[in-house]
Amino acid sequence: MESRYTPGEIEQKWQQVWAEQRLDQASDDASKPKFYALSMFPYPSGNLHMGHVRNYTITDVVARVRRMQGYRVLHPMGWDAFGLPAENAAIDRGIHPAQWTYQNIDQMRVQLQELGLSYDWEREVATCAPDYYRWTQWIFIQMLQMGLAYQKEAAVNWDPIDQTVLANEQVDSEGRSWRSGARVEKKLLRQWFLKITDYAEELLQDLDKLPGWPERVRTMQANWIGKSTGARVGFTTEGGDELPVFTTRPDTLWGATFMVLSPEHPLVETLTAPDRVATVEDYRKEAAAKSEIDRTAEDREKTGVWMGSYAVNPVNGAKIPIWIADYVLMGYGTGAIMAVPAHDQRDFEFARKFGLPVRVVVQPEGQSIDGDTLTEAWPGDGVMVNSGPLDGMPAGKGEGQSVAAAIAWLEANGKGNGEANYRLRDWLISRQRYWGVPIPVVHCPSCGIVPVPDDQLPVTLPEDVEFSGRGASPLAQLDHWVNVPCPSCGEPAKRETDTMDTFIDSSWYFLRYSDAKNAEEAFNADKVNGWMPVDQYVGGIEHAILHLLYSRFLTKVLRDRGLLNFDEPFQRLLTQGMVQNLTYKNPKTGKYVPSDQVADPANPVDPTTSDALEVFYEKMSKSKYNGVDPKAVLAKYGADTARMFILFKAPPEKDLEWDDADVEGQYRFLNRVWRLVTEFASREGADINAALPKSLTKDEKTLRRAIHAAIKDITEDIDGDYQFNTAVSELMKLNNALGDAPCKDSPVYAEGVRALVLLLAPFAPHLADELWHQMGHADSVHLAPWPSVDPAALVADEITLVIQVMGKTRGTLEVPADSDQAALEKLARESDIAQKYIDGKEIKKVIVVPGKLVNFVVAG
RNA sequence: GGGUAGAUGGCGAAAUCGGUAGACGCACCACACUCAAAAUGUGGCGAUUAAAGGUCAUGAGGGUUCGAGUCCCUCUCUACCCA
Repeated sequence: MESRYTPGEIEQKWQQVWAEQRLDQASDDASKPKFYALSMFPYPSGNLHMGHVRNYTITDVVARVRRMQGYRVLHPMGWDAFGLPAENAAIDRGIHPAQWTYQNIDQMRVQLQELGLSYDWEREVATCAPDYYRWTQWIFIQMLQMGLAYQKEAAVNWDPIDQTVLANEQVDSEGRSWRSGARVEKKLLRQWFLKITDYAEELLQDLDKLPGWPERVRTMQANWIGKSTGARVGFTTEGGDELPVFTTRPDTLWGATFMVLSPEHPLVETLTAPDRVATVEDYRKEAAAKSEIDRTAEDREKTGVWMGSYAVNPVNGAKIPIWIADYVLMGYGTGAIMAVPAHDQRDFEFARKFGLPVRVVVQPEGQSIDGDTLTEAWPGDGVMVNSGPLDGMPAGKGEGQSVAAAIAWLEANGKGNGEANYRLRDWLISRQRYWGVPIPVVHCPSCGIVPVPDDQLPVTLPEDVEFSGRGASPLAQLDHWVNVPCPSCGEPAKRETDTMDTFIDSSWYFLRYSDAKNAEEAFNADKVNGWMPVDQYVGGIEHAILHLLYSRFLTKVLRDRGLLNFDEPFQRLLTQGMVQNLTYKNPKTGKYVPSDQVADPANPVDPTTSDALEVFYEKMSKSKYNGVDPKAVLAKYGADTARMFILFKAPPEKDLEWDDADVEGQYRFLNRVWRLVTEFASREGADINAALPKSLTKDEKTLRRAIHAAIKDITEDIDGDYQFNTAVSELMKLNNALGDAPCKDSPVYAEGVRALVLLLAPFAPHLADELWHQMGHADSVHLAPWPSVDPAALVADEITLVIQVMGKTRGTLEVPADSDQAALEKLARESDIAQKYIDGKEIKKVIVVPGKLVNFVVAG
């Protein structure tokens, strides 16, 4: 009787069975090695998109294979549930953010379950739940006590659309907010910061401990930390004020001909001569209106004004003028620079524009440059000149070169010292919004900043909040919430009304999974040390800096607090590629056109303007009308097909182009597997566990070799670099080999069907379990051990010998596998192929590669 | 400008201690089954040559080697990150 593959029924049935049997619960059985598989948890927008499906499928395959390989696996899921969209929904639609968020979570949990992902749902966390953010607050207080959380007044990035401040990491290179896309403004505000800069060096050094991370993510983090080494040099003003600078080229100090301060520098007022006050003030106002990007653009015309005062160059006592200019930023180094126009292009342009002297201190080899005639700065190497003790030295950063010598001289003479400077800034975590973790401190007029005591945590979000629209933080407007007695002295005090950046929530969630229901602690030390670090982390490249850097930072902080014993949270990292789809765009109007409005895909035109459309693959997104809804795909083909397609279509780290025809192809493949296995299982007298006979026929040997080659290759594809695309193609080959096998009654065939279903289990878990049961097994296929390779089965009696003449392949020959070099050469020489090509020619040399080929080198 | 990754049929991609380039799949073509279609099955499918047999072919150009997609040099282009 023929049965049809009905994914809808099968998938629902097995999902239910697995849940009832609690198959995916992480076990604490210490006799098994642990494996922690983790996907980056989603923001609960309410709808799963294809990027999620790809991300979670990859991790799920890893988790399932490791389980079958005998590991105890932790594979949890949760929700990065605080954030602005919930608050905006409240403003737009009058739903409370909590209600909106929990509705979305319920909706998305169902969608995840429909994908057959093997999560331990008993460890689910939501960062917006008080029993989670209680510990986020507790961690904040630890940091406050460690001196790593502090408040300061600073010029910060203000997002005028979202009405909140942002961290540097959350502003892109064009000065736009990562979320709203608005141009950020600079505002002077009192804000909370975390001292990530204390960990800059370790965060940089420990990148070397992460060989399992993609090189590019490590370089991106290293770039972001941006270490530069040089020296701090003690310039002073004529009036005796100290004016230190940081420079990466202290060897060029003798060539400094002026100084430049950032317009925001605290000494600007002191150093401005009375007759220059108006000019300097005007300039400062102008600079304040410009963005950092504009100010530091290299091709921009330099601007600046002289302050009417002078500094003293500590190395030679020279009196040099002090200017202010907007290309110097307060946020980098000391906010003041020494200008060496001969050897720095920006200083050079500035000097030429304002007629300042240019003094050469590095002579390039074989040239003689002169400050008066130079047309651009010489930043390269050469020989030091006009530089007192450095004269004659080779210029450069190497050992025994000018930079090291200059630092040694500065230190010996008390004029400065070697120093490293980092681009990384402290992490600004204040947000003037409601839907986030309240910063658990109270401001008391007499006690100052008082952390909320442990037994009063969590500081919960009040529910009676008006979401009238954008403006000040809703929390600041709630008098009854804000006004509290000081926990320390009991006098009237005020709560902090800022909430935390949601990136803090997601910087420790992977720790909480190890002990998700603990009501006494953030996590038990033994449990967290037992499960961590995450063995395989999977997520998008967009988190290469933000989330991954913050998580590494928090891990190190908690380690230093004695709460855990490892340095790095994520052992291996896989950054999966984007899911792209065909996108239609009108090049004239710049508008995207939905694919269902394109009548003829071969000749796409805009339905309204009839312009020819541009066609290309781009990341799926709503605004480009090129998204494919996972729900529709699941309804039509089932989760197993969707999983197979996503795994097969491209290697995990590469971008994946959606293609309905290829989805169809995977569906056909699963149908072929279905037919092959059900035909076998329903066959009269089929014995799925028949013992292999002592000796095998040639056909049986060939089939068995194919079976064990598949086991070997698939295992290697997964244990190595997660080459799921080739693993799936090996599954197809095995299925083809079984289908073509002439010996379907053989125990070898039974062995092959068994292997096929086992190997398929991590990829198409529902189908595999259904077939496994149809084959007569009582237990789930997911509890069965991963098949092992029989090396004897891989040994072939005959091999294909390639015969080459002058390196060109001329044919092949079947030869006994155990032939030695001499025998191979003899067989090759005597072959028709060789006869034909070397007939009469002199053989100069014969190259024999055992097991592979024979190559004849002939004369002429 | 610097860094990282990459460029292979009509398409997605395989293959790198140098050893039969294009596995596996999609699309396409032919055939079988069918009244017909779908589904399914069988075969074909880099270019060129009427074909056997050749020749050419892994972004471009050079080199090393018996032999190069793979190693070395120069260049072009694409993506991402940083400036």
